[in-house]
Amino acid sequence: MGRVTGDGTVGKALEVLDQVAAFGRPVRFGELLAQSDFPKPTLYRFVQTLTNQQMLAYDPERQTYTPGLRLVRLAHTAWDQSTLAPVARPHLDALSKAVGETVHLAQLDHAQVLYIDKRNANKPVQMYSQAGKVGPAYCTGVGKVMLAFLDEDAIESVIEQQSFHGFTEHTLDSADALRAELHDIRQNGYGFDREEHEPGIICVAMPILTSAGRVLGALSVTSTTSRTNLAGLEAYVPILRETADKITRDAQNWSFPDYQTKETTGI
Amino acid sequence: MGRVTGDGTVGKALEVLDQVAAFGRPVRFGELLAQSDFPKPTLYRFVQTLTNQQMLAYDPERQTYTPGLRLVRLAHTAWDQSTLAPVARPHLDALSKAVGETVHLAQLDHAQVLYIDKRNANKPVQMYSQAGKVGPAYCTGVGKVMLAFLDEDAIESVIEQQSFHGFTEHTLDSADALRAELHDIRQNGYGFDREEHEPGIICVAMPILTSAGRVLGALSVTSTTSRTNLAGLEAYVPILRETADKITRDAQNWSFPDYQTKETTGI
DNA sequence: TAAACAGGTTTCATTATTTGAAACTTGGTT
DNA sequence: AACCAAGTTTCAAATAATGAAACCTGTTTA
Repeated sequence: MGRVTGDGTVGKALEVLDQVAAFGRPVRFGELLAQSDFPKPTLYRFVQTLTNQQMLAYDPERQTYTPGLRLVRLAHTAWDQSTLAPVARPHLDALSKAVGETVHLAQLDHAQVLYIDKRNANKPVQMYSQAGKVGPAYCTGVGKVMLAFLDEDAIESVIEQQSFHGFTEHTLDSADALRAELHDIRQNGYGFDREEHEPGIICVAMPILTSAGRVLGALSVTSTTSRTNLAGLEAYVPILRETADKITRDAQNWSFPDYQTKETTGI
Repeated sequence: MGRVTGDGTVGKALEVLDQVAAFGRPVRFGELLAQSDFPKPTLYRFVQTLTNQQMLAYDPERQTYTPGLRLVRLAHTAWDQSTLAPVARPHLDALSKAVGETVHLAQLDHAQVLYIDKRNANKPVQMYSQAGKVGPAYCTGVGKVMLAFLDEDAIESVIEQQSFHGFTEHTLDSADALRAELHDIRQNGYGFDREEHEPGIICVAMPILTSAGRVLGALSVTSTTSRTNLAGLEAYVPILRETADKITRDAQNWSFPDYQTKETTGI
């Protein structure tokens, strides 16, 4: 049978893990089987193995599987070591305080936007539920500004992977429309979300680039059409740029930090 | 060579993943090799495969590996589906608002405490960096109250896995001391952390149990000896109990929620 | 009460993948 | 130029994964 994933057995097992996660709800073995390329016993063993390894959790009551707790543990380390979040945190705090609107930090993951951190000006933040979330690149502020500063080939490759689903009447609906928008963003150095993903929701977004111009991530300030407009958001461009610059600087300097596992203030 | 993990190739690969995560910093191939049971080419291929699969991230600059972004994506789903967090969230918010101190939600993972959610009364929360963190069970409030309500066999099994490292002069330093403490906690229905993990840090903790008495998780209110004392914290017991009860109730009712992937308020 | 059934689990000979000693690169030192 | 450490590739042997078929087990239907 054709190469399903590459990367042998491990790749196949992780494919199953993704499949479970993609359901977005507890899923039964049979449901997985129905949409799996693997024969029953093979899938069965993968699910068993993953459950053993706590990468999946099994609910015997309902006979369903969900992604497991081990992932939460591992992701903590991933978030802390493989993302901009730890470097950006203080700057994000400052930005949030200054603008008083919802603020996001995102990175590009494959052809999608991966939200890494968030500050919600008002309510006690409910962050974790947001960090880790993925969104479309072609119709979010952060997505577009990150795309805009990739190199030609990378842009085309990512564009090919976009679905151009029309979330709202303002959603860019073609590769060409997106290319034009990316061109504008490169000119300006920043971009907007003009209710492209959700009606009433608008944002300004600023890329975070290395000094060599490589894309590290993006920042955005989000608001609603009832509270402000694009011109109002544009006022945040200077502070966004400053914040992005600070993050860039810290990210470069952050070569190898001191390594003692200084258990700061104990969870 | 002895069975290293069980669970075949997948188990071995995940063992490597854990090893990288355990370093807590970017790690070189050679460093992994030095403490690995696997021969060089075997380890090499695992690391390659995991990197391919975005379970590890490779920094070509420094030639180091860290846990990968795919884990952050997967953990988002895990947190949302396999933990108490989504059910507990509103109650945690309310508790936090009422007590004005730092509040934690934790679950038991293996023999460790896994922190699932947190509310920090004062500053804009920096949560994700905490959720996913693991801590010792024998010297934290949440750890002890969860242990206390396991059944005999489970308790002994978990006790065996504790290290009894003396974090402070108050840390319980033996299985017997811990058994006695767990007995008291069962009597009272709740427990304290008496500066056992960190000097100056104290907390009250309340288990979250099913109506049948099975341990689901635990809540705690944390403060410092400079701001209050154990008697002061004890005043929070009623509201903690109420909150735990509400979470229990919601968790039971939360059988199968409605399934439409209602994208609430966009990220 | 039995027969059929759906969903899940196990068997076992076949097949494909993993394994690791050794050899080989590559980039940096002496 | 010779050496060395770290990382990478080769390839035959050893092992683990595979999946058709058979088998459970609890539930519904005749």
